Amino acid sequence: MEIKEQLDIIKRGSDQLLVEEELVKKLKSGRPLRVKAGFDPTAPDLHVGHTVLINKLRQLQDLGHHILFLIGDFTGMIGDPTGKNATRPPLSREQIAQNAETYTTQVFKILDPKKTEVCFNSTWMDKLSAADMIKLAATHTVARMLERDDFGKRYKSNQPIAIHEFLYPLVQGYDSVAMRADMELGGTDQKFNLLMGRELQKHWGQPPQCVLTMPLLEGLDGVNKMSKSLGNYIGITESSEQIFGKLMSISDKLMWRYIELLSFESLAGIEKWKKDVEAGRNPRDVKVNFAREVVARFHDRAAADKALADFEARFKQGEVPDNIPEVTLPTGGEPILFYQVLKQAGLTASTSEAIRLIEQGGVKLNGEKISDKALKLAAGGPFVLQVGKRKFAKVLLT
RNA sequence: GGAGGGGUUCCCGAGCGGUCAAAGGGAUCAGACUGUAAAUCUGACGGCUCUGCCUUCGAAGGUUCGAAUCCUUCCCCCUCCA
Repeated sequence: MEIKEQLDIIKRGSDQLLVEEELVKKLKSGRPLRVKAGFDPTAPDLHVGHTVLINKLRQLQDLGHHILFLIGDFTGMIGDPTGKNATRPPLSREQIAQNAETYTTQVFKILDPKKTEVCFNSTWMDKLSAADMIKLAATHTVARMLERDDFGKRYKSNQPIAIHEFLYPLVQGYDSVAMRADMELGGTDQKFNLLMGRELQKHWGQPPQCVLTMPLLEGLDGVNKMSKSLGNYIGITESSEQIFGKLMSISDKLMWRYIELLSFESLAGIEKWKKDVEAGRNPRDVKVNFAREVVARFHDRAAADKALADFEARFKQGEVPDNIPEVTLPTGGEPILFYQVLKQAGLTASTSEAIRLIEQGGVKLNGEKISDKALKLAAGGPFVLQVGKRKFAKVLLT
């Protein structure tokens, strides 16, 4: 394939490519490039935000390059301070190993396992002595570290920065040295860390890696980046109904951003959708198509169609979805208070919340709105409980 | 090491002896409206065996009839000086 074509594929949807001329030179050599991408093993569940980057890795893989999938088990013990205003609690080795396992099984839904090398940075970091660590730390100054946006912000706003947090970018950069990376991918927020790799490689006499940053996908709230800890994410292992539903709940404005970063539709195709909506087509229809595409990717076509059918049934006709969790609760022979059932079925976090929701008319029993908070249920069932629009449970009282 | 400022409910932030489960905003949740959208409006927003009771204002003690508010010690954060 022509260099130009390769470059176009590599750059599509990306944020920045540094430094393009260097990459061209590397591509011209014709050898498979060693492409590094690092993942923090703190979050065991991948969400669709991660897939923006993983899809890009897949494309590089298809172009014949060698993917080095780095699991930051060592850095995970530091905790990446990016975007955090507080120090993260360190993880234990066991937790990290477990998370890493979950990670790879999920990633191979997209990447070809045969063409992917999974690495752990503890492999080389564990061998580094304290003296080596100091040498590594000596390569950069505090002022340089404070150039990183979030460090700078925290410093200015009198937020604490622990010393070890400064080590994170250094270790990540050193990984590139140890892995002899030709190129590293990361989110735009990783730019500082990615560039650190270049500098350290130069320091160690290696040609510096190229850096490709990918845009960060906003979470369902449309404000913060998608992240598990903020609870605004769509996990790729979630059920087809959940993925579909969550995608449908995003705003019309945000929808385009999601489509841009997640859809495999051609740019021309997306442009046409936009024109259609401008011409009066209901944005909902575009969203439905897009949601089906994504569900089909992580499940299959049939699941996508079913998710759509369920969705329509539930929200157009107000029906109860098919697969709702079933719970069996013991009554001890006595009728139990309805709000207790709500709590015990896991639909509300506390009995106070259950009572509140009943008072506010947000609770249904077998499709009937319940307003009597003193209602008791005798053994029997199954009772279909609904809280709000999307929480359901089928309860059997024994 | 010295001087000063500060730690309040998920977050920001007011309160500075009783009327404080603690103003206001954000986030969240429910209802109305809808396209399970957004925006908007309404309500809720520590827990419980719920017209009452219990636990919360960095931690532990103390003063008081009564403390988030006063005192003591400790822990932590920030600023300036060394």
